[in-house]
Amino acid sequence: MKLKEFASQLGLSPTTVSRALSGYPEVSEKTRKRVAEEAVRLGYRPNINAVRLVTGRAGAIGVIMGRTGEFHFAEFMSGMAERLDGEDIDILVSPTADRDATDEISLYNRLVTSGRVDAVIVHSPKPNDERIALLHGLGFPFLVHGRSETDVPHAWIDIDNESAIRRATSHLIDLGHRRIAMINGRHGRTFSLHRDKGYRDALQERGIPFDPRLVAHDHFTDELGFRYSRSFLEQSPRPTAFVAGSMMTALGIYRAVRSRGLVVGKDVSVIAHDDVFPYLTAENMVPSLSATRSSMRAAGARSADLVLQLLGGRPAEEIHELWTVELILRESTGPAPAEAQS
Amino acid sequence: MKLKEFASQLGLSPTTVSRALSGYPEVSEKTRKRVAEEAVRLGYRPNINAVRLVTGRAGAIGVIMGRTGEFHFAEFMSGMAERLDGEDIDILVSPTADRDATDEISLYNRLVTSGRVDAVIVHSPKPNDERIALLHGLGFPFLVHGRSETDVPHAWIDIDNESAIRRATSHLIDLGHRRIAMINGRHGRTFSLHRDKGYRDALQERGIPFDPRLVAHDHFTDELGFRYSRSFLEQSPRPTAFVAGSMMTALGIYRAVRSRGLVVGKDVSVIAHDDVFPYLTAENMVPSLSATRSSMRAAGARSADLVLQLLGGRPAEEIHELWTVELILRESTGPAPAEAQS
DNA sequence: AACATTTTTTAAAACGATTTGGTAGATTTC
DNA sequence: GAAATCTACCAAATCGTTTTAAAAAATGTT
Repeated sequence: MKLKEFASQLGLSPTTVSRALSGYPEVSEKTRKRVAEEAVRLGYRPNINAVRLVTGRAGAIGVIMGRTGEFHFAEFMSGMAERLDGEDIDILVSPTADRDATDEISLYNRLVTSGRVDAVIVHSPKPNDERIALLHGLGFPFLVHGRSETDVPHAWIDIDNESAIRRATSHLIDLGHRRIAMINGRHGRTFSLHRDKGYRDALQERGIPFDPRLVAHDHFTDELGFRYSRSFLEQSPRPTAFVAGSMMTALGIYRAVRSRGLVVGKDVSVIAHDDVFPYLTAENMVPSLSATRSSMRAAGARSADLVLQLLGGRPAEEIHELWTVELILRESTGPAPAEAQS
Repeated sequence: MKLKEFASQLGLSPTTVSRALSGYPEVSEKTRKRVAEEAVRLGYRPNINAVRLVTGRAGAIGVIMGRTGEFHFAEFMSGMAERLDGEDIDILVSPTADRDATDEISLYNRLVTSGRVDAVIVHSPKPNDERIALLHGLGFPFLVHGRSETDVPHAWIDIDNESAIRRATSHLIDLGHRRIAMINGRHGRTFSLHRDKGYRDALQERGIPFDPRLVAHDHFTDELGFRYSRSFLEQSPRPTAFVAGSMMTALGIYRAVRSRGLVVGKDVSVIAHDDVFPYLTAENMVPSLSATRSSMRAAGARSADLVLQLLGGRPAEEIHELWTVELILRESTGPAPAEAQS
């Protein structure tokens, strides 16, 4: 059913019907109500593409999904969806070639200039991120989930990774640990750098030398968690504690520790970062996992909210949000063992 | 840059330019080439919303995401993205109210009638799924990922859950197990029913009575896996084997078994269904997990492909694809223990 | 060289909404 | 009671493409 047809059935002009439905003031309450009721009854719904063309708004927020199928991603999106429910704005997920950086840039370019979306969310930025430069150059609204160090003013939301990891590491030092391994995220991403900094600062504060042989950077998978921790545990003296970037990594560490006949929480302490997944909870692991915690879903919801504000006209340089991360101590952390020779 | 402007810069009419770019035959090879080159050079790109309005195509496939943030989801979408890369079709993720079934139906209705997408993919259908009835009624293209028992002809892709679980259960029986517990998916979903059937048929084939106290239906989370298996293990005689619906469930079972001082693969055998996640692999669990395996990512890629075929005019009733599931035996399955009293 | 045919190009009509700039008629103001 | 203001509605322009129908140019045929 088209507007014209619908309007004539009501004995009104398309103008009035359009205004009635989009809540303009210049239409009497009586007609507005009638129009609304009839729209439901007759099932009239404006053609979204016509609306988009004429208003110039796309009614969608773009997200670019890497090929690696991050498990965080679904939670983040689910949070976005939660906030966007009822807003008549959807989430457009763009396949990424993911072959190289040039491709990714041209993908952003295409996505933005084609008018498919009103704003995009940039994930896991690097300190000097090309995507941010591009989007800023195009004058396109965007929100960065994470932080970068570029000069261009832009909206961002992030968690305080540095302080979270500093506190986690400090806590382990308080417990007497001196050889603390760190399995961090991918090289070059700002969040990894921030976590590195938190880790190193905590060590330095207490005069513990930094040992590069105790640090790894990679994707968050249980297998890599297992491999790195396994190889760290082969060192002598071996680490007595681990700081891990994700729950999956922690699963790998647990396995590695067990496979060496050691006990988590006694021989080896573990703190991991927990993005709060409904299907895998730190509390229920055995032993329960001490964690730095921040809800990915909440971040997604808030991100959607901030994008809405951005589109509503709030200046980007005003939108900076840094979330504090909880440190929750459970059974996987304990005093350093008296002696720790392998 | 608009078409009109771009065309006049080339000294051509909008018509010719449009045809040249969309590969119509009625334009000389020479002009076509020139147009293509200039388009790149001057950065002309058709306004997608105008194209959509006039062609009536949305250039997007819709997916409705439940609020529960299923971890399978990201993998499936990632697979879709892989296939859709380069097709200029994106994935539209719609937030779902998820409050009740009526809401979900009206959401599908809205999504479809608003012209935002060209087709939708329906996940985890029930035997008599309202969504299928609705979409069929609207004459809208859709692909069901999973199966239903409705009369309406429709396109679907599914894995052979029944046979997979029958084989898994049979194998456990071959190993001498008699009390085999089953932690299945949510009640009412066809895939759960199929798995139930496979399980029961395997038992019946070998004259083992079905015991409802050994079966659970719920979401796939490690916590629920733990709780159900824990309570099953408290029974006397206790089960000596588990068939589980997901990797997360299996993690929970492993924990429960360990927490009872039992050993997976020796005291208790476990087979789970593995959707193949890059971040959590059955092979790397300790002990490595025997699994029925089928790649969710591959399903996503193929689904996108089938939707493309559907949109290309292939009749829906012709698109039925049933994938065989591998059964991969690893260390988590072994002969039933001689005596198994708790 | 004239006509028929094919190839290339174009003007103008969609597509389905929003929005600008009005116009009647009712109400208020002086 | 005329002028000014307000209220409720509407006609027509607009958004940026694709596509239909037709004209112009090029080619082939006799």
